Amino acid sequence: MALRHAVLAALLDEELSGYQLTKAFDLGVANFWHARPQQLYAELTRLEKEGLIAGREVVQDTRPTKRLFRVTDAGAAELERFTATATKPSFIRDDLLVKVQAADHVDSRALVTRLAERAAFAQARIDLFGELLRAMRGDRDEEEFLRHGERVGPYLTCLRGLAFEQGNRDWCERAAAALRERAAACTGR
Amino acid sequence: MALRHAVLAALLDEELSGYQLTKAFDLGVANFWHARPQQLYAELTRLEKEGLIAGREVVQDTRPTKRLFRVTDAGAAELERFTATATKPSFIRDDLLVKVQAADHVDSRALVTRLAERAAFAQARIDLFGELLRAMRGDRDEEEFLRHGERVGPYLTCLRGLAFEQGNRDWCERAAAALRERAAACTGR
DNA sequence: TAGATCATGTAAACGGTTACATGATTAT
DNA sequence: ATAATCATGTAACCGTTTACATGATCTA
Repeated sequence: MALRHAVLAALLDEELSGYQLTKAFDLGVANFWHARPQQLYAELTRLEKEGLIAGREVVQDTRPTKRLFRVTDAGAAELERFTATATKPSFIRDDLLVKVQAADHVDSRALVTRLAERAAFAQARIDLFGELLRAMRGDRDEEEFLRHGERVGPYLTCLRGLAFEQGNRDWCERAAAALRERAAACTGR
Repeated sequence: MALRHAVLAALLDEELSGYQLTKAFDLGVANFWHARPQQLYAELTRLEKEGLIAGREVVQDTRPTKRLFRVTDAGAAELERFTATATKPSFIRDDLLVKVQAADHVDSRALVTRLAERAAFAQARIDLFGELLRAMRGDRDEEEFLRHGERVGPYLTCLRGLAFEQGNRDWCERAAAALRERAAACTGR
């Protein structure tokens, strides 16, 4: 039971439709969890059946009818209970690291390409998260916002997402530089 | 198909038994992947059946007989092929971040406790990874080792693991400080 | 008129976790 | 004696991904 709490947390601050949720879980919300649309629609159905969220139909004239979901009191209580329990550690599980682990036994050039691709991906997310943070804190500076803003939760998780991607980018660049230098020294491999 | 490559990468540098692998996937190797013993034994069986690894029995007088596995040429080729393919992005998926996302709606003191627990866990891993890195590079400094050492793959992945846990620790401390300050300001919540 | 976006799913396959099982040896 | 470590699994369950499906509206 894990995705359910992520969905509840995402719905705390605003009513969202399934479709809007899928967008959030692709971008900003993905700072703290990641899920496919199919998973989200299934989870929304389950959560509603269990009374942790409540949906209401919104008929639109130009767009298809959608259902907006909000967290019920029971849902809020479930999140509270979840927060009180011990937290599982989170481990990195990353194809790219597997490839780098094998660095001394595989083609360096291919590996450097993979590292460059990931660095670019990380940079794009760094830019995105930077913008999201700026939008959340408005004209206040960070200290000020964290002290007096309402809804600092999403801001804090976005900060972690930002630092994670900066870590990815920096490490990719360092690893690629090391591998390139070794390749140059050996003229090949 | 993901764990298989992690196992292959782990077996590249040394012959290991299933049991030794489970230890590695709990500690050092967990820098780049994480798996339970049951998963590893099952994967080893499959990999051997497919000819990507080869096992040999080692009879011990004091301990139960074990099987040591090494990567075959076919296994090395499979890793090479894997490295050449595009890499999936890796996303954070962390119960703790879900809890912090809900920070403005749940009990702050419970949350601060969770953050402190995670910070301590991260610090323990930082210490461990620091030692592993020192052991790998010996008396050389990092630049020197990355340039001329053999087997820099495991060193590079360990560097990523270290940075990841430093990021965890720093963020936990920052988030906890912010939440504590807000709690103090409101006297309650 | 073709492609992106809004809106929501089903079904099958795969990967990972939890619970359980066994039995010997070594250290406290 | 008891607990930890070495050594290896099976079975059931749960969570995630991939593939497929539908249909409207808006944008180039």
